[in-house]
Amino acid sequence: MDADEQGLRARLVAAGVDLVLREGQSAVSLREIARRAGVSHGAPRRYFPTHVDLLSAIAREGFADLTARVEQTMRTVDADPRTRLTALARTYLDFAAAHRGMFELMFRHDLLDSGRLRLRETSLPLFAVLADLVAQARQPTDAPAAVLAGALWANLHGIAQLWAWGSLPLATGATTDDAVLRAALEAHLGPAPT
Amino acid sequence: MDADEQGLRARLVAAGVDLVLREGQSAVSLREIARRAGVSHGAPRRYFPTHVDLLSAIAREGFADLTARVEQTMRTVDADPRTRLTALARTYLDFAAAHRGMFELMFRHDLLDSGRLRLRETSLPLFAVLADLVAQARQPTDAPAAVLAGALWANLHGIAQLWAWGSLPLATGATTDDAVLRAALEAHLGPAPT
DNA sequence: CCCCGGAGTAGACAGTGTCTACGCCGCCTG
DNA sequence: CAGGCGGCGTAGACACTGTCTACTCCGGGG
Repeated sequence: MDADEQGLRARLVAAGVDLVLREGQSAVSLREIARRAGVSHGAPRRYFPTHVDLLSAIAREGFADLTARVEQTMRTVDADPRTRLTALARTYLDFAAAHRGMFELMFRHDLLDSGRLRLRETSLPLFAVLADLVAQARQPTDAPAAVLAGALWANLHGIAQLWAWGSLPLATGATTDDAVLRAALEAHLGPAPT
Repeated sequence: MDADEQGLRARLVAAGVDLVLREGQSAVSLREIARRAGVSHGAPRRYFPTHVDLLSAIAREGFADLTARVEQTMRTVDADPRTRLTALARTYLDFAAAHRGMFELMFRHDLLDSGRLRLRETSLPLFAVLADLVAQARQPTDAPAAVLAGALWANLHGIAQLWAWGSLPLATGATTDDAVLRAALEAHLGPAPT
């Protein structure tokens, strides 16, 4: 274990990430991560003056993870914009499904809007990748690229959210989010190329 | 005030709804609503054995409210399916924006999944209205009605979520969700009729 | 008449975030 | 080399929360 080698702050965040992934946001308390890191309950305060600061740091990690996965996908799938966009979408949905607790935390703005961390801006590079692909795949008759990209992102996000909540399966009777995703992509980008 | 006339349970829920609307989900504690109802801290337990039960009851109220608004809209706007669908979408987004705290609570499945209340099923009638309109407005070449409706709902929901979070304004540079909503509707339902 | 059960009270307990006062130890300065 | 000083972590306190349990009160049925 080189965990002992890292600074306390990193160990605390790591413990927090672990907890979020395993048991969800509500399990992450300052005192619990202190316990897991083997320090006193007051120690985290040096790095995270408030609970929100801790959660923000954890969410930051989540965004970094998601960003890395998307970049990995973009490196792997080297094809036409439409295909790349589909791969990006799958990566997004898979991340949401596989790391439900983290995904939820990442978009709990009521917990995270600690202005100094500018967490919102953290998701912008991600959006830029999507916007870029959309601009390439877009039909001339479509809405402006930024708007189209925003609508598509919202659709992705909604699918992830409602699917995780179990509402989409209930409503559509589907057992996979695949059909809904395909429908969304075709809606926003036109029929899939053969 | 006929609030005193109502049973304690109703008064507690009312206080909770008020709190959620005013200060958000995190402000709703069993002890606080007891205080507001002028009873001892243990009294709510008779009706809400657990915190989750209370939040579920409040969310139920939220779904009832949203459903009522949608029905009101459907009663008011008596036009072609596409127009009605647009009005429904606006009602959904306006509700989310105007009652942010409640909207958030309604979809915090981690807080609500008290199985006995079958809260998920509460949103099904709402979806049925949307699905019905989609079935009417759908083009023959589109995806199956249930899938199309699911995708459209997800898009609405995502717009509401990301807009409330401030991400969409940041990403698209827009000051209203209107452009994104229009883009989404056109994407899923084809170009708007003149 | 009595008692019994629902409804609300009151006290306790563990857990939490936050604040404060305090030790420790290494480094920089004189 | 001596001294102090500042970052880092400890420990105790406080107010607050959810939850549990023992109790009181009171009205209606045997």
